[in-house]
Amino acid sequence: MYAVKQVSTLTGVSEATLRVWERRYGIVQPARSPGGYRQYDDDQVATLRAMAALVHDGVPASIAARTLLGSDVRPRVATAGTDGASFDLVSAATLLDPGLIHAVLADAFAASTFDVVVDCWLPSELKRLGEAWEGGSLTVAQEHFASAAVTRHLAARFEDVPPQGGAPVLVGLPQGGRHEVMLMAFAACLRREGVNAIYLGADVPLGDWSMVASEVGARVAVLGVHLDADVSPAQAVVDELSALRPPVTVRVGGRNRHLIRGARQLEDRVSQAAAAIARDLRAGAA
Amino acid sequence: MYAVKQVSTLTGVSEATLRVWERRYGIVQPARSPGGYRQYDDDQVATLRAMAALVHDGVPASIAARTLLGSDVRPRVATAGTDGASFDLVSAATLLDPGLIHAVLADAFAASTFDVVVDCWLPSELKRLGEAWEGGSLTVAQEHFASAAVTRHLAARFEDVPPQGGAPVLVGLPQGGRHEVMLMAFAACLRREGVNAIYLGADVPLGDWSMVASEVGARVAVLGVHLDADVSPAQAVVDELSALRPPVTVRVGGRNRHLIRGARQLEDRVSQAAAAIARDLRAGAA
DNA sequence: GCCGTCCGTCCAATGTTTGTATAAGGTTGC
DNA sequence: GCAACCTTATACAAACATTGGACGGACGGC
Repeated sequence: MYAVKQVSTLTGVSEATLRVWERRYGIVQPARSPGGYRQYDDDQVATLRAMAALVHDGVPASIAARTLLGSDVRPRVATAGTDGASFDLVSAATLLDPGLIHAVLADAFAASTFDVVVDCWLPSELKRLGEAWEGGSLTVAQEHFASAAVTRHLAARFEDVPPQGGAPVLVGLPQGGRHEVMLMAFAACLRREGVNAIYLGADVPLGDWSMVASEVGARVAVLGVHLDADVSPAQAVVDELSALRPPVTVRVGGRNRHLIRGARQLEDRVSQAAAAIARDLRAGAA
Repeated sequence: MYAVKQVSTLTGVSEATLRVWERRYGIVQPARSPGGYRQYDDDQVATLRAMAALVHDGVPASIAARTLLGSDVRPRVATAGTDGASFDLVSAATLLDPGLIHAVLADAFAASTFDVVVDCWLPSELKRLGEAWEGGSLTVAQEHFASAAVTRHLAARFEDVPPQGGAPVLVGLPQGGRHEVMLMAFAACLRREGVNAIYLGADVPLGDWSMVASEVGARVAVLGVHLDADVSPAQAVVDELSALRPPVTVRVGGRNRHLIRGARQLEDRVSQAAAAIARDLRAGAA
């Protein structure tokens, strides 16, 4: 339990603003002490953090609030029919139900904006999926089923946006890399930002990066570094691309991105990272 | 939901122009806040981006608007090569041009029916792609780029069809299997036939097949057997599934399908194979 | 050159949204 | 009792949007 002043420190939002967000948008409804003091719990602090992040990015407060309330960071899916339980990716994976997973994804994307789904909902669901797999409650096939469905959905979103010209940006995983889901999400964000993203996918051999970069005249490449095994091949890619003349700027994302030297680390949130790249490209082009 | 300022940043179109496009051409009609502020959704932003791209390429705004409004959501991609040359997958892969490959695929699917594209055009293009790769005129990255784009396109087609109930059919590659393109094409055909296809994707471990089959009560599984290395894991899957009670009928497709024992071989052409399965299921259910 | 059309920008008056400031008073814990 | 903390309610200003008309550069036909 946190008092308003602590929450203000924790979130970087002034106390007055916290109160006004509550009154105007109902973003959280903290419990009250006997004397009427607000008492926030951890979930509410997390929601307020998300709200603060959105507002910081220029989303109007009213819309940010509606987005967060609508998605609830875990969309309650009232799937027609069944027992009214709240379904999520893990449930859909367990049941191997194409209709259900389709509904879960459609609802998640309908309840909120693309950016919020990709930044908030998707990572948390993938994390739960990974935990369920590690915990043995999900088979590889079930995990495949779910991540293939998510990737397909994202691919469809990627394809929805007609590719545009402009400075090309390579997107891929280093040799040996798998786990394409967030990479696809990132590519979709990039293309939605109007960036000419060239999606190379998983497991791109070392030598190909520089060959492709010079072929299309790319000056920027984005590399996903997720597993420990990805670090060394990724470092090799960075070294190779940096040695080119003119050099190719490499940006790295993923859990292990901080282990890579000579490349700029991407922002935590996918949409932020994509927006930053788009901004830099526009600035560079201007 | 996006406010006008965000949309302006997102699309690179000034706020005044966004309003004037709306007023003069009705290109989008955003919802309004209680106070009358515009609130754009994702689709509208996508439309505006397409509009901006067209205008940027020199299309007069009035025409661009009519094109976008008239043709539903089919912005015609300004193909780089307007010289009338017939482009193909290999050229698009060589150039690593997202716009071109998008156009190639859109043209292919527009020029004839889905079945014809998947049965005739796609295999021959993939064959040419493979030959170019083996001949060294295409790098792995270029091959990835093209097959990822095709897979995405097919995935979007798969997602277009809402999944239906009915007897489930498992679709996947055995342990170690890659090359998902034709598998995805097959899954898309199946779903278009109204079959409840459960797409497991590549590299599904041996033990998972029977686990998944009993989980969802599948009586039919489709297995792709492409490479020589896939034969032995595929045979193991067939043996395992056949041993279940009740047994799961396995159908095998792909270049090396004739090396598998105890499973029915699928027809040569993907659409034929999918139609046959759909027919059998209907007959079995009826 | 002249005219008409197209299209992005600018303007001004008005209204909305949002964070902050203020006043008056209650709660908490030492 | 007292200082620090919190409450509600009202007020306010800066930032943001709205409408509709007017303006001027670009382009094409005559």
